[in-house]
Amino acid sequence: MPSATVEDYIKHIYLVSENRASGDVAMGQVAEALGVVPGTATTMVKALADAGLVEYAPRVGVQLTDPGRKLALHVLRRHRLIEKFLVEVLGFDWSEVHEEAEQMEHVVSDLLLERIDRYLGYPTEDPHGDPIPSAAGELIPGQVETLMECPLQTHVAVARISDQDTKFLNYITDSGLNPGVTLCVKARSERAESVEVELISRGRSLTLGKGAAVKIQVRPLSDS
Amino acid sequence: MPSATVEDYIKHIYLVSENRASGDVAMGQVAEALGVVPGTATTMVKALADAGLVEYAPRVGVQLTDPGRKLALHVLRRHRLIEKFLVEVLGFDWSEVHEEAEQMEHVVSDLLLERIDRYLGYPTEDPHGDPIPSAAGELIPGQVETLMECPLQTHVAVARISDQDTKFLNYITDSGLNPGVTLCVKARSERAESVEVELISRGRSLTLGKGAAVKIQVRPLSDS
DNA sequence: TGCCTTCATTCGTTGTTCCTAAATATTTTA
DNA sequence: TAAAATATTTAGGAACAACGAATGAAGGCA
Repeated sequence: MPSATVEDYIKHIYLVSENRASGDVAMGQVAEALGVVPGTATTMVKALADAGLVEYAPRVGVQLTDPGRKLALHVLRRHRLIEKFLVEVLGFDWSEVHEEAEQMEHVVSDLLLERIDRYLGYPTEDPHGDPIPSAAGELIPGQVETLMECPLQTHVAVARISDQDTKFLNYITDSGLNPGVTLCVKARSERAESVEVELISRGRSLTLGKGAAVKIQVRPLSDS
Repeated sequence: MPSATVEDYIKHIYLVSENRASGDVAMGQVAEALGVVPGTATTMVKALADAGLVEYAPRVGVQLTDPGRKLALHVLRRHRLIEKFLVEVLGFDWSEVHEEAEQMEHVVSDLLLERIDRYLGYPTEDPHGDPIPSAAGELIPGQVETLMECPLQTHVAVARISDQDTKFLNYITDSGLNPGVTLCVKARSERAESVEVELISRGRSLTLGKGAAVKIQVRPLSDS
């Protein structure tokens, strides 16, 4: 059975690669996602490669194998079902559940997970609006829309940046539009080809041109 | 925060000492309860003593301190509330829940535990009939009766052997009457001063004299 | 083209946690 | 008091997960 650390690495590699068009995740990103120095990530990823969970090409990056992806989805399924359960059944606020699920996702058995799933009526989304992978390891990606299409005055989360260009990604980071961030489209002007979005957590707004807006994919957040 | 291993040591020391009149638990018992060689137990118990969780007297035994007992009860509370929750809410059979709770007891937060407790309506017993310690760390011991008093034809669990004599304890062990074992009093004869009990899991019966029967304390099992 | 910056890798270490085996010491019991 | 049962000490090791610093490779820029 994989250690909690291994599960965390695999999970984060999956989550990072989900938000990138290309298949390879750079080591720096792995290191950053896990909060370790790059050398640690390299060592660990090589161990994951030995275990058959990833394919690792030095100086190129890392990519999940089929078993790796299966494990990632399994961990994600645990995490998201647990979050859903905590919110739906035990009355947690959706902002409180992450830490708890982070711990529990490494210990709940398949049997328990099955019961939770059944109890909840086989939900397809967690409280944050993220899709819950099936027991078979399939994930129906949540519907995503670009910032040019999504409804106005609604909370959405940045799901993916469909661009690989470093400069653009740096701009995204600098603006605080990283994947996972919650925002709200206040206004959209077809004429000016621009949208005005408000970053909820930072409480500030910014305006984007159409060219940038179409590269930013968002998914609706289930308000609670 | 104590490691899962530390919690397990403390829990088992508590459980063993609960079934002994004297305060000191021998190292051999600790080792056996944890499934390690005696040397390991000695080392670990010394570490627990350094941490202030137990008092350790070489070649005499180990005893929980107040913080140690508090921790033990806290772990037990987690374990038993989780078991109760799994049975009551998620439809587990009471025989399935132990392993699951064994894992979860080391990760659930106080907050989650509080919610579980509330959801269940603040139960006082787990599915095995064991008392659930309060959040404050108090435990109202379940009522126990001797084999001479308990109702007939009812499932009961051996709770405590109120005798320290090695020979007697050996006899108990050899007969399979260890604490925790489920049994059923089939018949009791006041004239002959004897009781006939059936060991459920082994499916065999034996007859005890009054002298032995009064030393064996049992508690009722909530049938489910 | 060639240097420089950035990113990744390697290497040597550290540190924790938990464990065993075997020799030694002490206590209990017969 | 010797033998048997228990504990302790000592020495060591395996697994895990991390860091720092030196080294190496690749891409960007002049």
